[in-house]
Amino acid sequence: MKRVTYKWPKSSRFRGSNKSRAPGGFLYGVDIFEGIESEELPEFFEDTHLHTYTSGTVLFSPEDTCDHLYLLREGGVELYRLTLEGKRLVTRRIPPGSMFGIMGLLGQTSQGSYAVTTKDSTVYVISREDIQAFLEQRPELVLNILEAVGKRLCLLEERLVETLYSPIDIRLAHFILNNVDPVSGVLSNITHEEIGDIIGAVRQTVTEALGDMRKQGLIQTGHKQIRIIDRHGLEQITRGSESRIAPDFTVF
Amino acid sequence: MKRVTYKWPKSSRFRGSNKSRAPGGFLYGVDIFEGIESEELPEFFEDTHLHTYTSGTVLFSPEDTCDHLYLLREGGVELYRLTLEGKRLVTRRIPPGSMFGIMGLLGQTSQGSYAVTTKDSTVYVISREDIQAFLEQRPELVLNILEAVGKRLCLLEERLVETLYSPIDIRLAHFILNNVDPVSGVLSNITHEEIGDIIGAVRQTVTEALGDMRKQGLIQTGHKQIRIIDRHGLEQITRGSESRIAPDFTVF
DNA sequence: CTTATACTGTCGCCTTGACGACATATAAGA
DNA sequence: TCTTATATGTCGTCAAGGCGACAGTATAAG
Repeated sequence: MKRVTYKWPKSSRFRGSNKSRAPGGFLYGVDIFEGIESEELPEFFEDTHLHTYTSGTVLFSPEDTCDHLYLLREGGVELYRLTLEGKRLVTRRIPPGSMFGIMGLLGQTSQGSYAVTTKDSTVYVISREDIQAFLEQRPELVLNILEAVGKRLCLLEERLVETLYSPIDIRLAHFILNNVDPVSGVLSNITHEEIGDIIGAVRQTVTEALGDMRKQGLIQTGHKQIRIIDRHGLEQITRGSESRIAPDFTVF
Repeated sequence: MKRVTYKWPKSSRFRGSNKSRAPGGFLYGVDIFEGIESEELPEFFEDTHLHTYTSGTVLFSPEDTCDHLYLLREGGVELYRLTLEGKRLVTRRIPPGSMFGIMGLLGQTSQGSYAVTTKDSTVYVISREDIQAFLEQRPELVLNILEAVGKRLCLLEERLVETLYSPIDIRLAHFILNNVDPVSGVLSNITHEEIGDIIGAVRQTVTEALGDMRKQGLIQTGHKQIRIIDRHGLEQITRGSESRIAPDFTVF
């Protein structure tokens, strides 16, 4: 895939680099500062804004005005929304090195989301003023934001369509494929309930769907762990049902 | 290198410009050029890029690389996605004056969406190069893009949650409230099937849900037309079911 | 005016998945 | 080790909504 090179404004340093990146899925990072020298950022923000939180801390909630930008250095964070009835949907899981809370930068005064640490974490918390000052010095980074947000927009639309029209086995297969550790083929440290909160299903249904996959020999399951056995079989599921109804039909 | 100053909204302006805007919903415009003198834009792009399309023309589809930006001058456009099984989900309906196809600007090389005119339309079709040239002259407009995209991101997340967890009647009520003409209280020129493609339901279900609302005296229905009778009642529906189960229960 | 096309109303069947209930299994502390 | 909390496996029941079918109605086109 050819990559488009923006030269704008004037500087040429922006070049979208989609190197080693999961091909898409629910857990996606927003690397605004991708392409920037990794020391430069701490240099600008170090100390003054580095916070440490224990697992389970709520960093922000819908009542807060969102005027801070967060950069996760270590640990894990989940963004989620709640319905009136208290159902939970995880909209993003933040891996170390990624940003969240950009809504404030994007002109949103409230974002409707909760952010909570899922592990003990260290986080850069940067005020909007600081970010803006920084971006004034490095205006070409605005394009990184644009690109990152564009990706999320696109993924979110895909997720919307899938959530609406695909049954849970497909959503689950997608989730597993997009989130296993690519080298070990294992997805660990996640409960069925958490998976449900992400793909939009209750715990029992996830358990059952995983059970089916296990019986089909596609995966092995353990305590908070899923291991892919037959990747191709899983991919087959995600292709949808039209291929699977075939055996029962004779075309002519 | 030219120093671009983005005039970040030191205080007030950034918060929003959420003036006369539908409070949110599925049909949302992206007014990148909001705040710009309305003549300035045609002046820059006039003639060379103004196209006319008859209703039903496909402007772009997932196979196309998205390297154009579209500004609808007159008419109507729908953006939608298709699943493998051919189900359709309308992700946006573009009103006159709004932009679409920004994915290219956002670094996406393909967007997975179809864009089709729903009426005879005139559209500015602007190449990415031209847009970039324009934005180099007016770098502060990048903030408009950011703000617009931020809103869409937020709305999309809300839509995801609602689609997942709210039953049809609530989604439908929301849709009606967000899309009626605010002065006349009428929503016209839309079929039940089209509504279904937006809120994610089949035609019959929409018809039935509308029938219920009619019987409850909340709306009147006509051919491709819905008129709100009891706005408050509709809003009551959107508040969710927890209030509606009350009558059957005695708490003690 | 007539006919075709598209839109709406209504039924009934059937699948998916939510939800409660309960049993078992694992892990982390005391 | 025993205890307790958390995670998983499995059932049965039930409602929402998808889907086909068909009838009635409005609009447009000839």
